[in-house]
Amino acid sequence: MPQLPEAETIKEDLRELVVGSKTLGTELLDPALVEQSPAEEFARRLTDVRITGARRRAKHIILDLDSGDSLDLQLKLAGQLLLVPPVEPPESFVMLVLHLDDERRIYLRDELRLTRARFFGPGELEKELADLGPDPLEDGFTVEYLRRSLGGRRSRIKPLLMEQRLVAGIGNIYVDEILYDARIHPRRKASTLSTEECRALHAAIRENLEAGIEHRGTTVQFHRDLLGRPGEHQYYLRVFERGGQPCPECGGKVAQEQVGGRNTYYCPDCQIENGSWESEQLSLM
DNA sequence: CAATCAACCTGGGTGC
DNA sequence: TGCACCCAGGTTGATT
Repeated sequence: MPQLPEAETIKEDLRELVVGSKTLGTELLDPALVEQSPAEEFARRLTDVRITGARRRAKHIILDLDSGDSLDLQLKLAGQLLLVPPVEPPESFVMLVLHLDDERRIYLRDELRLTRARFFGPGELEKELADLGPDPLEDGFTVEYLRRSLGGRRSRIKPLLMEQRLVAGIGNIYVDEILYDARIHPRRKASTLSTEECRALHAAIRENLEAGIEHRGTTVQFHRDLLGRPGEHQYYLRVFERGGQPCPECGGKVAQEQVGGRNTYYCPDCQIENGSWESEQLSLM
């Protein structure tokens, strides 16, 4: 579930409400959370440590501890972090309970049990995340970077934008909204985008992700903030999950098709499938 | 390099 | 009411 804006929302909540707290202990209720690594060691590294920071890298949420360890969380489709006051009844699908020294608890909950958590020592995390492309909201993500990355690529633009190695943090919801804004067809070959279209795409990426953050994430089904509240950005979506409904721009019907094996929504009238012959072609540059 | 597919999981929805 | 099937915002690895 969490794409960049959802992870950002949760990370900011962690900074506000949890960073600075100390852990008393931890209950690993679902060993699948830590994959192959030993449950005892995981619990030990998460016990009696102070949480000194919360970071986001792409869709990853990272907790820094005063032990020097960093805990990397990949919430994938359905993971939630919930700060629960002491008297709340336990919830189902809780994979991990983290007890804080002020009697608060953090539940890591995932109805699909796909969330994974890993510990990294000093310096190890950077190596682990080295394959991720630039964060689209950071300075390194420029129009020029996007133009160079797309030039020569014959893939369809939608699956490319979801490749975390190219640009990190965009998922299936936001990519459809981004391409709608940039008026580019999801099946368009990346190398046929004009410089002008790259500029529009770059702007659309930033605008959509920033709007998602502004609205505290998109809750189609699973996303909640640290206090369990849904986001609001779903009310601002114009094509995603709106197949058959009118395009806000032209009134035509929003189409729903599979692209790269993913549900894809777009406006066939507004979004151009073929690069026009007169436009400057990236492949020739 | 590009595209497809299966796995990982479960709940909810649909259709018979 | 029951049941078989299909689907899901993500990621990874295998295959063609």
